[in-house]
Amino acid sequence: MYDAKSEVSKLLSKYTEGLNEQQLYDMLEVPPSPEMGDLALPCFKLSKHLRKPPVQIAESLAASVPKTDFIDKIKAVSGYVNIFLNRAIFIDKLLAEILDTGKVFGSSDEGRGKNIVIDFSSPNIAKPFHIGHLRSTVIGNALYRMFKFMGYNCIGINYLGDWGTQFGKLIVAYKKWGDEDKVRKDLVKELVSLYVRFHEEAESDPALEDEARYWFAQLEKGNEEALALWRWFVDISLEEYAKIYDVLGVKFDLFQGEAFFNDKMEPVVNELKAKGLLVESEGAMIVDLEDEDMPPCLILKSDGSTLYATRDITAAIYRKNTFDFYKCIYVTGVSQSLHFKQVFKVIEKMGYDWHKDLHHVPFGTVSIGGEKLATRTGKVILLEDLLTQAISKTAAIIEEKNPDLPDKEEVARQMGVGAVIFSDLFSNRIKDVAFSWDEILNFDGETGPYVQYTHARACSVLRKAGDVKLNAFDSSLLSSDEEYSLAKTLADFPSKVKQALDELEPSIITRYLVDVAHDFNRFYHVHSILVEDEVLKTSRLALTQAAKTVLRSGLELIGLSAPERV
RNA sequence: GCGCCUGUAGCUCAGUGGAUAGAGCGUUCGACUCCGACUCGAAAGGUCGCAGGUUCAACUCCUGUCAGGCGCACCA
Repeated sequence: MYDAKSEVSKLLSKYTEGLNEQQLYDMLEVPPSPEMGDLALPCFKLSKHLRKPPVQIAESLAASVPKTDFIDKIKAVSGYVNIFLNRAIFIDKLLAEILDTGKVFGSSDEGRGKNIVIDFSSPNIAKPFHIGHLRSTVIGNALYRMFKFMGYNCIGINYLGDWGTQFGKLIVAYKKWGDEDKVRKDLVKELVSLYVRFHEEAESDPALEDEARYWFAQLEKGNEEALALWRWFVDISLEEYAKIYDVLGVKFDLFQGEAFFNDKMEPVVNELKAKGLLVESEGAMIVDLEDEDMPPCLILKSDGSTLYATRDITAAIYRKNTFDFYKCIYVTGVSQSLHFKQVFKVIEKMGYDWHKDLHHVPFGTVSIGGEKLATRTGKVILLEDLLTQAISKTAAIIEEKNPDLPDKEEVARQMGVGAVIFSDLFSNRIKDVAFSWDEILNFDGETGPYVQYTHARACSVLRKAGDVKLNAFDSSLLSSDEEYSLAKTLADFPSKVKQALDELEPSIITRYLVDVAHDFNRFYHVHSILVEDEVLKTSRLALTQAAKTVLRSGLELIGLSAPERV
């Protein structure tokens, strides 16, 4: 691919003593404003070695470097060497590449033969899927698609919360007050109300807690009645989650919950013991991490039963053995940061050098009205309700603006869901979010529908143009500020994808898409595309096609659909 | 108490040690006989939490401090 920066650093290296190409490449930066040029070399650092003031260095450099075909102008400005690229050549190479590579523009095969395990979404069985679970789902899904784009083989795992004492409670509640038909009809909603009723009744009747413990113990022992009910609860929940994942367009390669590891933890505990890491403390078995300035990692409760960390360590080892991952990524709330630090450290202490391939990808907390979400207090917004609202709002807009649109329902779903996902992936993931209906259902400005609309508009122009041989474009006709600015933004796509993956930060793509959409809309507004002049029309169509390609790829990377008509 | 994270425009947020700190929303003003106006342009709006320090250069790095969030032993 054409990289103007490396061309420029190659050229400059011939005129700068003691600086090689790579050093220059790293020093080159993009000026704050396009009138200053396309690339700039700050000369302040060179001042010491060359024993000359930066202003002088810049000036002599600007004077000595000859103009080449790909550079239009070199100007020294207060210590910077500002470089203006030849617009036609830049656009020519860029468009040729995008038209040629199409939807694989920006992708690579750097991940060939490498497995990435991504643990995401992971809701708790028999609990409603609320907006708190959305973030893990949507961030994990975006990372999955981004890694895949770079040629990695991804294994998306839904690590369901499908085990624990709450199942004892649920079994008791169902046996006492449950009604099979009701559960079949209302699914998780009914399970939740059984769960809530259990807590209400347990306040006046503490014996219920004992019963729940009894039934969970039965479950762990493999009692058939208990197991059958548990399986049923899991199936009901999965059925309901499947609908949500379907609406969101999210897929998993594996549903492998906590229960899967029940019979796999004992060998790991023994291994910890054998490696001398397990010590007794206050009745429990722990791995001491004081030398790492961390609280201890609890492995076994005083009654001998296992904990969260036990299961996660076991799961990590299992995944390494099964998938031999290049990276294993956990997408969970920031509140679990310490937990993962401890788990990773224990794995390091066990002598596994792949501990460095484990990555926790934390995200900020969702609150509503200043309070944290909580199923028990009813402080939740069900994802189903949110998606329904977003979709019906989009449907209403389509009905008003474009009632003849074919496939209206599907487009409404794509854009409504798109708005929700986009807004979740817009800020840096570490930021806390205060949920607001107004904000999430506002489709103006930097939103998913804005980008989707822009993409559809590009599609519309191309459709209207009919059959045009885009390769016959003439880049010298695309030298206006709007066209050049759009081209430069499009050229950034590959490096943005790379950066987003380096930082495991999908929001880099999300915000980049807004830039592309904005640049395209400005170009579209200032210049007519479907003009009489055939060559000019072809050239602008080629640029439109390039923008469409990047918008579509970017939208798909963050898990949005890119409908051709909206 | 200790640890981690976050403090940038009225609000929501960007911002690789470099030039005049940028978007969107909201406000005000403007642009449709036109390829889709869910669009585009402009104005107003900032002691980058505060105080030191490092540097030719700090929103960015370091130290301290204040405010908020999240953790810190038998929940996950």
